[in-house]
Amino acid sequence: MNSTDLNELADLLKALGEFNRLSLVYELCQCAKPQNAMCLCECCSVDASVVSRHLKVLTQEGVVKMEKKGRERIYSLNRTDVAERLRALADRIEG
Amino acid sequence: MNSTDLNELADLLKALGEFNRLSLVYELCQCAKPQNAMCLCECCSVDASVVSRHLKVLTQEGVVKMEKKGRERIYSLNRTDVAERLRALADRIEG
DNA sequence: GACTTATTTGCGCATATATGCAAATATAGA
DNA sequence: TCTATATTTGCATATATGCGCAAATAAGTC
Repeated sequence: MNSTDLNELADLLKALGEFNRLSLVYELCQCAKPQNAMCLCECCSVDASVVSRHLKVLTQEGVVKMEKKGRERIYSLNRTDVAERLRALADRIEG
Repeated sequence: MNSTDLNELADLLKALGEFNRLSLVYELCQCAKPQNAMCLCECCSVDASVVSRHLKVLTQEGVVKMEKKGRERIYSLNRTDVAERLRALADRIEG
């Protein structure tokens, strides 16, 4: 694995490795339907602006995808994609 | 999943989500035998003290285990343990 | 004991990151 | 157009983190 790939993987893990962001991911795990940011706000007790920024990080790292719907932004997990990347690391570590 | 478990998982991901620490993990992946810290130093171009601290973090998070051997510290991956934790997250995300 | 090697720890520093608040932007609806 | 709601952005701030260097500690060897 080259340095760039390693860096991207580290960025993914870093994105997931923050309590409130991981809380958002778990919240989205339990949602059958995509959720808007205000709804997601409720799972972590921080300002809406903070949630907005966390969701931006998760989007940039490909953890979630976002769709505009009127004045709302609807978020959902990139389930298989993230799961695959984590399993690839697990496989590598298990050797 | 309760708040404590979520916190522990976040800490694991945070430990893995730093470039030099992830480099150390990948280096250990490729080693059939456990390695001492000085040997691991070579894979990331930072001071020995920095590697020492990174290995301490990885040890605390259960990613690696350490054995004293004379004046050396021998490190090896907790392969199955880490792999299991990552797969559990992957499973949860995939839903 | 003196010396060498391996590792850790204290310290200072620079940068990154998480946060809240207020203001700005966007859009739906009256 | 005016208003309400959803979200983002600018700013300030506090804290965390990664780093190097030098000194301290630990343990093997002469």
